[in-house]
Amino acid sequence: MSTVKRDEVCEVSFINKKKVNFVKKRMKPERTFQLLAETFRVLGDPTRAKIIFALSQQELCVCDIANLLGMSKSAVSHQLRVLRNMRIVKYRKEGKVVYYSLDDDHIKNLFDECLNHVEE
Amino acid sequence: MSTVKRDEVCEVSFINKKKVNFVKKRMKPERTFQLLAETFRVLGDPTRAKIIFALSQQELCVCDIANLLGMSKSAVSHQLRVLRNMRIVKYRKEGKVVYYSLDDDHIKNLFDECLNHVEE
DNA sequence: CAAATAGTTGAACATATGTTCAACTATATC
DNA sequence: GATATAGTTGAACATATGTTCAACTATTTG
Repeated sequence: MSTVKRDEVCEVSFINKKKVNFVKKRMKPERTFQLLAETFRVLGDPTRAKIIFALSQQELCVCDIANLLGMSKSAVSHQLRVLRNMRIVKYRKEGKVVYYSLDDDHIKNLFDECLNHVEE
Repeated sequence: MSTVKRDEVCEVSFINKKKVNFVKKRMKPERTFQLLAETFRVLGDPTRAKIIFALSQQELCVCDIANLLGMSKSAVSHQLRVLRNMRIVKYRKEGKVVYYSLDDDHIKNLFDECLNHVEE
């Protein structure tokens, strides 16, 4: 073996092979962790958190959300697209106006659980 | 008024002032949304999601986590610091070895709820 | 049909974030 | 005390992300 010390995948023998194998067997597939992280990541931005909260209270159009948050319509629209892509919000068109609302109770539950956590 | 069209804070009259005020009254303080987003953001990375899941199954040292995830100790340690700062994991020292475990059931519940969501 | 308005979009920009690398500390062992 | 190992840390780097800006579409109204 070379004498070069490299900080790569813990070349060292396992500290506790049993424990590692125990967890390895229970580990979820890569795809699950990707989805999990993606879901949390979308909620993990203050602007999107505000939008989600606002829509949990009331169906709103883009302009109203922009007013509420003191942001540009463009910025809000970009974020709404992210939420749309993740199926977190849905929308309906009424003339020129596009009304957004939450698509999924699941997300609202998740959101509320975290809200209790940080508000306690 | 100038004729220049600028895409700033929706200068346009409100679409529905009543709705906006309704939500404005119920709106949480800025700080709450910051905390909320910060909490979600920490969970919103695949590496950290894996670490949290692993620690929900078994107390592990840094080297074992690195082995499990196929990552460098350094990368894992950096992420553990993030989780430590958010009080999501705690640790105990035993000689040279540092054992990490989840600090808070609250986070595990949040995590599991999202896991059900993406696994269904 | 022209003007106004709600909303969307892509490019540009600044900032945030995750991993690597190298150097470091602390503990155990020879 | 020298060496090896577990873990941490800061800087550097590449990439991801959020907002702005300007241009665009679509719908309504004069």
